[in-house]
This record gives sequence, structure tokens and C-alpha cells, in this order.
Amino acid sequence: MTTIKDIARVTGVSVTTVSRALNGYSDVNEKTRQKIIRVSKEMNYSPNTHARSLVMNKSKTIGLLVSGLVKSSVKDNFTLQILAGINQFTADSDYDLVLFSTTSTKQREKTYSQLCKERRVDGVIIQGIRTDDPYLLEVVESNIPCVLIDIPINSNTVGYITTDNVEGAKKAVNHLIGLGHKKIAMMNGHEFAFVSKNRLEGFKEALVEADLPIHNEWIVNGEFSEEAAEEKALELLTEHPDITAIFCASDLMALGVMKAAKRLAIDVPNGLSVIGYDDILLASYVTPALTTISQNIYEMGYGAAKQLVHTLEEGAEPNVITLGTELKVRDTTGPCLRR
Amino acid sequence: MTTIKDIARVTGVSVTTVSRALNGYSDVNEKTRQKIIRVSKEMNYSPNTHARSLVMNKSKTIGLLVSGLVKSSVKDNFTLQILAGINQFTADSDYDLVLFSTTSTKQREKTYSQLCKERRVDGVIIQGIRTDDPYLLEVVESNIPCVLIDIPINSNTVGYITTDNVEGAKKAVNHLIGLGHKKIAMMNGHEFAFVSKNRLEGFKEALVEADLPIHNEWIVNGEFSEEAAEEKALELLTEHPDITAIFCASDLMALGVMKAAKRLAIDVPNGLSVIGYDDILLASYVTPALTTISQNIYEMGYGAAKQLVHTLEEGAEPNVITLGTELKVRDTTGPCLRR
DNA sequence: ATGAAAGCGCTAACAG
DNA sequence: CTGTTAGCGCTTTCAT
Repeated sequence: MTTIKDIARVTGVSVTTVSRALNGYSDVNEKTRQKIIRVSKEMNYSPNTHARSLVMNKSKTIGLLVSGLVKSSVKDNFTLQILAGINQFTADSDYDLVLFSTTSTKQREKTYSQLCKERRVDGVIIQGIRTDDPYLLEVVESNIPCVLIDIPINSNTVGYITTDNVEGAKKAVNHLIGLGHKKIAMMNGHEFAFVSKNRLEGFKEALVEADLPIHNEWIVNGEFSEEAAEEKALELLTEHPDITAIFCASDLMALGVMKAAKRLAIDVPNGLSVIGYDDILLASYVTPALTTISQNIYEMGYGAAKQLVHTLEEGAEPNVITLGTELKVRDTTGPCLRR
Repeated sequence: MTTIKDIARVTGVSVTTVSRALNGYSDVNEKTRQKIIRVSKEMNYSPNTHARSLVMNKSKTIGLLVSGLVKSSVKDNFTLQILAGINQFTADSDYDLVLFSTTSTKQREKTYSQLCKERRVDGVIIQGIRTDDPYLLEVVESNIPCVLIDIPINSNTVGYITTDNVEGAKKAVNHLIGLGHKKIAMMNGHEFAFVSKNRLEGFKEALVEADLPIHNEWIVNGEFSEEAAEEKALELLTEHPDITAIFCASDLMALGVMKAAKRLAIDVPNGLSVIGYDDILLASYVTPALTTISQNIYEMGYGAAKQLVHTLEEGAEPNVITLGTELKVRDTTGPCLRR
């Protein structure tokens, strides 16, 4: 493997000069530079990033801590879109991405800061960890720049990007209210997700603003899982047949709800309106097509990477980015036919 | 940032002993080791992988060169499943993954071996590059262990994992023939994909074995794109209305074909049988649900990682893995109602 | 404009 | 069982 030493030998200059020439410093004779560049090409030279990282104390890498890189979560390609967005931005930067593959077992072995320190990543992007994840504390305590996706924590090294979940949820519920629904339930995720908290807030706000009562027993947790949501919806709809609409905190859970409705022979949307959240790929392909709140997931990834690199390059403090949402009316919501 | 030097100072031993103690060498006094371990924990020590890589000349990282980490390819989450499989395996190994984000622009700047050499990756997994990609040559010439996904190239450093595409295609076509179809067209991908080549081969073999003629004008390329396939199918079905079934080299293209059929008011499966390939997520969710050849994409990723790590650890020569396929009969294929 | 020398944090002979 | 020393490939003062 060619090193700058080899190039120095061949060109007859010192390693210092080679280093400077290759890194574009100005204080190198143009002729010398040309020669060095030519030789390094001939010798097929590539700099050793490890050596460089070691001395420069930065690695030009961004650590990625994402959930959803497991078999079970192939259905909601949320993670893929996040990755695509991140990748799109970093491809044009000179940062590379390292995927921290953290299974639950491994996670117990290595702390967050160990993960980062070992690889000396310059910054981190985190998505999909729960609010009760011990890593979260470390992120704040550590002084490694970090951008969180959908986790509202902000410090002088930590920023985040999210969508307006309160507003999104309100939009969804107002859509149902506008269709005449008054008995609206909510299929939430779980208590360890910030988005759940916010979407619940939006749900309640919308009801209150419409002078509609809040039935706590109509708010259930489907764990962001299609199967769990199906079971929970089955119970809910059996016990409270007067419910005419359900707002779901994720599309996957909305699919579960629709399955439950089918099992109970309830027609969607005529017997029950269902609205989801996320606008995952499947939303527009299932039958009937799912009405949902669309968020630009790709954009979140892109924005996270952009924000992080900006922080890294400019030393700017990371801040907060909130993206908008959009109501996509499809075929699972319709006018309330009961009173 | 704590280094072994610091630990050596505090514990009163040499850096060598610290290094040996921490790396589990046997020739260290157990008491000394315990002390060193205790202190390194107290001081929150993490080894610097860059320093280690530099001296050991290996990095414990695997480079990932995948397509489909772009906005446009979110529909077929092939890449996500590959990544999930790879991740699943490497999570339990001590390898980390680095994502080479290679846009077309960047690709022209850096050669494959530059990419690998800079990061000193120990091995590479490649998916989704075309047969005319210049990187492919480099892969073979380079002496970095590599496992290719769906690209049949084999050398003493390069192995691959794939499914039996000839057999898979035959299975699909035989299914159609079994339903009485005799006028079967093929929507292929493009000439720069190995899978296309093989699936075409299987298609032809199946026809020949059934004593059916091969109409070359019934074989068209949809570029693995839903839109292109729709247009091509539109032409094909307009010009050759006697076609009763189409075998598509990917599910995405099958969706395009179904759209074309809809535009031409041809009922699927009664007026036209359509069979896809891949069994992507959407296949089972569209209406009518798509009959297709299922391949275990997750398993391919897992197998690729397993094979590569095995090569890396044991120094074994990479070899060839061929996975089976499975016919999933759904609702887009039915008996031939014409003659 | 160029070079000598030091050092980033670690491992690996070699010596004791 | 432990320490000394050298060196991985690179950047960076500090001289010249």
C-alpha cells in the first residue's frame, strides 16, 4: 500500500512537502506539486484515513443510530427513507456514515459514548430510540454533536428535527370532526415515544376546541404494531360500538385497525372512519386507501444530516427544525352516518 | 480523552501491560489486570480504533456499496431488507458497517479501491450495481475480500450470493403454462443486470420445454421501473392483443403492467395474467394481490455478511451461495380464457 | 518553498 | 510477568 513516504522517496522531496502538496496548501512550488500529484496517481496512492484521524483528532464520519434495521420493521420503511435522506446529503459532503448496529444485547455491553469514542465519530444522528432508553441521557451528557430525529431534546451540542405532531394530530381529528364525527377514539403508540405524547395532545386539543368530551377509555395503545393495534381495536370496537372514527398514531396501526374492522364486519369508511399517521408507502396501496397525515420522512433525514454537518463545519450550535405535515384524504374516512 | 498512557500512569505500569491486560492476553498478573480494568472503567476509557487500525492494519469494518439508498427507490424496499439482514449478522460480530455513499458524481471522482483503501475496510458487500459499472472490474482486480449480491463473479477474493434466477423464472412461466397460457410475454429489466439475463434464460427454457415458440418481439425491457414498464406494456398489449400472460422480472414492473392493463380496460387476471418477481412488500397489498416469485431478500443480506465475516476471520476463500425461490400464487394469475 | 522532528494512540517484537 | 523501544501513516510546528 503506497504511503506518502513512498511518494516522497520517488519524487525526491520530504513527506512534509508531499502532505502539503496533496492537501492543497499554497506554500508549495507549483512544479513540485504537479510532480507529486502525478506520481501519487501513478503509484495509486490513497490517504490512510486512520492515520489522518489519529493525528487530526477527527474522523469525517457520522455515526448512525437507527432502529428499524431489523427484519420485523420492513413494513414501515420509515428507516429506509431516513437513511436515503441522510445519504443524499452526505454523499455530496466528505463525510462517511457508520452504522452502529446495536442489538439490545450489544447495547447493554457498550455505552453510547463508548460507541462514539471508539470510532471517534464527529457527530451522530439518532432515530427511533425510546424515551426510556439509557442512551438518551448519555447523548445529552456527551459533548458529541448530535441531531435527534423526532426526539425533542436540545442542548448546546444536541439539536433535533421533527414534524409538528400536535398540529398534525389536530389536522387529522379536525378532518374527522369536519365529517360529522363526534365519537372519536385514538389508537396511540406507547408512552415511551415523544410523538405519541404529542399526537395525543393534538388529539385532545382538537376535541376540546370542538367542545367534544374526552373519553379516556377510548384512548388505547397499540405499541406502533399492526398486530397489537388489531387486537386493541377489536376490544375497543366491541366494547364501545358507538365509536364512529379512530385516529391512529401510525399507519401501521391503522392497518391493524382496518383488519379488526373487517373481522367485526364493520365497513370502512361507512361504518367506521380510520385515519393514520406517517403516510408510509402502503397507505396509498391498501384497499381502501388510507387517509393519513403525511410527513416528509426523507426530508427529515436530509435535514438531520444537513444540520449536523453544518454544526460540525461551522461550529454552530445545533437547533430545532420542525417540518409541516399534510392531510392526505383517501378512502378510509367519510361522513359520519350515525348519530 | 483517556488513553492507555493515562491508565498506565495511574496504575503505575507500562502502556504495554495496559494494552495486554485490556486485550485479554494471558501473560498478565491477574491482580494487575483487575486493577487496570478497574481504573480504565473509572477513567471512562475507550480504545481509539483509528490508532489500533493503523498499527494492526485492519479496521474491523465492512464497507457497504448499495444502490437504493435514494429517494426514488423507496418503493421497493429491497435495499432495506438487504441492510436489515447484513445488520442482523454484523450486530453480533465485532464489525461495524460503513456506508459508502456514492452518487454518480462522486463515483467518477473516486475509484472503488480508493474508497476501500481510504477507510481501510476489511471487506465489502456490494449490491445493485450494473454489469457495466466500472467498479465491477476493480472489485475483481482488487484483493479486498468482497461478497456480491446477485452478481455472479467469483475469484479467490470475491464470492457472491444470489437466488436461482433461471429456476425462479421457469417456475413462474411454468405456473402460467400450467394455467393454459400459450401466448406469454416477458417484461424484462435491462441488459445490464445479471438477474435479467438469467430470468430471460429461464423464461425461454420454460417455453422451449413446453414446445412453445419464442416471440422475441414479446420480450421487452421495462428498466426495472414501474413507469417504464407501464409504457412498454401499453405498447406491447396494443400491438399484440393476443398475449394472455406476462412474466415480469420484478414486482415493480408488474405493478406498471397492471396499470397499463387497467388503462386498456383489460381485466387482470381474466383478460391477462400477470406474474412478478421479488415478492416486495407491495405485492401482497395491491389489489388484486400480485402472484410472484418470492426470494428471501433479508436472507441474502444476512448470508452475504456471514460469508464475508467468515472469509475475513478464517481466511477462507469466498464461495457461491444460491438460495431457492418460492412461487406465491395470489390473484393476478388465472386460467387462460382464450385460445 | 522545503525539511527535520515530534507526536497522535496503539501494538508488537525483544529483552529482561 | 513486565518494561523498553520502535513504528503504523499522517499532520504540524519550527527552522532554514
